[in-house]
Amino acid sequence: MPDLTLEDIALQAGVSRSTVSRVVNNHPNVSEDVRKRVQEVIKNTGYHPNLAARTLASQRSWMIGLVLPQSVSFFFTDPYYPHLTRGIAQACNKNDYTLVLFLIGNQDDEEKIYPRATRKGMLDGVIVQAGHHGDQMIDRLVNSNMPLVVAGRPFLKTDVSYIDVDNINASYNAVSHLIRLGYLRIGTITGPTTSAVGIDRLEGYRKALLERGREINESLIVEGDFMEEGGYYAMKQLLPAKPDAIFAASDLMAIGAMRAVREAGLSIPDEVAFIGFDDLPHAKLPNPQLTTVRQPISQLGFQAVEILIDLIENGTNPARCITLTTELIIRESCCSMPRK
Amino acid sequence: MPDLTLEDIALQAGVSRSTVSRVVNNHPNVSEDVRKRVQEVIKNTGYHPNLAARTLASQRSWMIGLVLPQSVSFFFTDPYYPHLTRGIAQACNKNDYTLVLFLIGNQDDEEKIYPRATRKGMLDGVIVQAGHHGDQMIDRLVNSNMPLVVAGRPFLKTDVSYIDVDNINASYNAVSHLIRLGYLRIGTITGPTTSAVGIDRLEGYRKALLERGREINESLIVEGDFMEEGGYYAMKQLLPAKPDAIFAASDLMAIGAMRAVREAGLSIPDEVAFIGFDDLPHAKLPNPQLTTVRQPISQLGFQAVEILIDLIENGTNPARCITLTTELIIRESCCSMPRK
DNA sequence: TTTGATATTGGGAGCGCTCCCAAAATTATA
DNA sequence: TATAATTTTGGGAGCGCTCCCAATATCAAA
Repeated sequence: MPDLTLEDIALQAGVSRSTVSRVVNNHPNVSEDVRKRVQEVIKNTGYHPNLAARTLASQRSWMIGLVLPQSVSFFFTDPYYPHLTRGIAQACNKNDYTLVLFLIGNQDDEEKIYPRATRKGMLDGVIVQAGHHGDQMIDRLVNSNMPLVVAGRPFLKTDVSYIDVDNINASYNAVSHLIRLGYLRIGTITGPTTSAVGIDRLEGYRKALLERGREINESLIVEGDFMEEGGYYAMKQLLPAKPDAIFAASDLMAIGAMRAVREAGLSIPDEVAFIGFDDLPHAKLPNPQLTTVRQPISQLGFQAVEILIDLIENGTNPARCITLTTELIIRESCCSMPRK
Repeated sequence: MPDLTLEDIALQAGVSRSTVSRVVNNHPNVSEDVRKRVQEVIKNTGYHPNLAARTLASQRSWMIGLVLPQSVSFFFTDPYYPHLTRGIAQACNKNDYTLVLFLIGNQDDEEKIYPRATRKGMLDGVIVQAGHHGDQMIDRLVNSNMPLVVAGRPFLKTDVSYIDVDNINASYNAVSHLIRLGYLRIGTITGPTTSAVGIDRLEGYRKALLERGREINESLIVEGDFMEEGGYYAMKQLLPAKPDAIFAASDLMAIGAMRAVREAGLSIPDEVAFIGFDDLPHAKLPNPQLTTVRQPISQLGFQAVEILIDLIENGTNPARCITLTTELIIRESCCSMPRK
C-alpha cells in the first residue's frame, strides 16, 4: 500500500483535506455523518498521519527525550536505569507521547546528541538524569531553553524543575533504625560525593548519628560508586575499623560489601549488619536477604513525564520541584536483638 | 535565540538557501570560500537544521525504533534488555541515528504504539525483540513492510531478517561439559517453550544427552520463565527427581534454583552443580559463583542496528540472518571432580 | 419570509527543509 | 577570441500536514 495522505482520504470521503484533519484530530464542529464517513474511510484504508508533516506544521512533535549522561556503562549494570526508563515509558504511553532514548557513552556521543536532544522540531521536551558535578550535558541542557525535567536533584541548585527522592530523610531513617537496634559502630559506604545523591545520603547518615549524640568517626565512612565491586572494595577498607553495621547507599554496594564480610569470615547479621538502598529485586537475592530503603524509582520516572508535559503545555515557569518519600523494608540483614 | 532557518543563514552569509543546504549536508560542488563562509555563520549562530522539515522533505528521519513487546514487566527485572538496549544505542550513536524506544506494557499500549512504530515518516526502520508464540506485535510489524530486524530468532520461520545467538550449540556445550565432569542426573530448567529461545536451549540439552547415549528423563525437565522466582519454584519441582546437576536457561533462574537447593539443605556444587546462561553481572554474585554460558548481548544489539541500516539503505531483500557464538565461562558452581 | 446568529466546510498560506533544473560563472578547448 | 564543457549558484516546487479565514449551510428568532 502506497503512503496515503490527508488529500487521498478527503477524495475518497468526498470532503476536503481540512475536514479530514478535523476528524483525525477530534476537533468539534464536524457534523456527525461526515465524521462517520471519514472515519470509515480511514479505517478501511489504514491511514495514519505523517508525523514529520504534522510536527513541522504544528511545531509539536509529541516526542520527549530521555538523556542518560555518560552513563551507558552503568545503564546495563545498575538496575536503577531500567526501572526509571520503565516508569517514563509507561507515562509516555499513557499520554500519547513517544520516547526517544539518548545513551551517552563518550564525549563524541555527547557532541552528536546535544543538538538532537536540544532542537525544537524534533523533541517537545527532555528528561535528563542528574549526574555528577561538572557534567557538561546537564548544564548545556539547562541553558538550552528546552522544557526540561531533571530526574534527581541537580548538583548545582539552579532553577530547573526536578523530581527527587528524599534521600536525606531516607538515610536518616535507615541509620536511626540501626541505632535503635543497638548498633554502636555504624559505618557507611556512600555514593560518589560528586553527586547530589551521594552527598544527601551521607548527610542523612551524619544527621541521624549526631542527633543521638553519637560522634562521627571518619574511618567508618568510605566512598563507593554504587556498584557491586565498589561496595566490595569499600568494605575491605572499612573492615579494620571494625564496624558492627553498615549503611550502604545502594543495594549493589551492600551486596558487594557482604561478599567482603563473608570472605573475612564474619557472619551476617550477627557480626556485621546491613542496610541497603533501592530495594530492587537484587535485594532479595543475597543470603540473608537485605534490609533496605525502598525508593519508588519507576514512579519517579512516571511523574517526571507528567511534570514535563505540564512544562510543555503550561510554560516552564516557575520550576516545579517534587520530592518523593521512601520506605524502610525490614528483612534479614540486620537483627532486632544484636548481641552485645 | 529564536529558531533559525536555512534562509536566515543564507541571508547572513550572502548566499542562497540551497547553498547553505549543500554545506550542511556536505555536498560537493560548493566552492571552498563559500563553504568556509557559510560554516562560519552556522558556527556563530549555533544553527541546527529542523529535523521535522528535513524528514518531511527527504523522506528519511534517521531514526530507528526499538520495540519491546509486552515485556515492560521484564524490562526492569531481566538485565538482558538493558544490555541489548545499550548495544543498540551505541550503534545508533556511531551511525548518527536516533533511537526511539517503545516499551509495550499492555494491549492498549500496543494499539497506540503500532501506528507510530510502523509509519514511515517517523522511523526509517525497526528492531523488535523476538517474543512468544502468538505475539501480535511481531507479526504485525513483519507485515508492515517497514525495514525490520528481529533480535532473536522469530518463533515462526518467516523470511524476516534476524540476529540470534546459537542457542542450540550453546546449551549443547554446557550440558556436554556437565556430562564430561561425570554428572549422571542432569536436569534442566528451561525458558518458556512458547519462545524460540526456550525451545532451542532445551533442544541443545536433549542433543547433548542423546549423543552420549543417555536417555531423556522427563522428570528432570521443568519449564521456567527466565526469572529468579521461576527458577526457585522449578527447582522445588525438580528436587524429588534428585538431580546432581542443573542446566538453567538463564542466570537468574539458576540463582533462584540455588536458593531452593540451599533451603533444602543441599550443598553447591557438591550435591547439586549448576550452569546458567547469560553471564550477566549477576552470575558473579551468588556464592559459589556461577558457571555460565556467556552470550554477547550488547554486541547482538549493535549488529542488529548495522543490519537494519543495511536494510534501509540497500533494500530489504533478501533477509539477512546472523548467528553469534557463545562461550562457556567456568566458575565455581560445578566442580571438576564430582564425588560418586 | 427575512434577518441574524451559529455550525460546518473548503482552500490558501506556510511550517523548513530537499531536490531538480536552469542560470550564471568559471574553466578548458579549438 | 570564440565556443564548448564544466563547476557553482539560485529559485521553484513540493514533502503532508495545521491553522486561519472566508464561504456556505443550517437553524432560530423576529
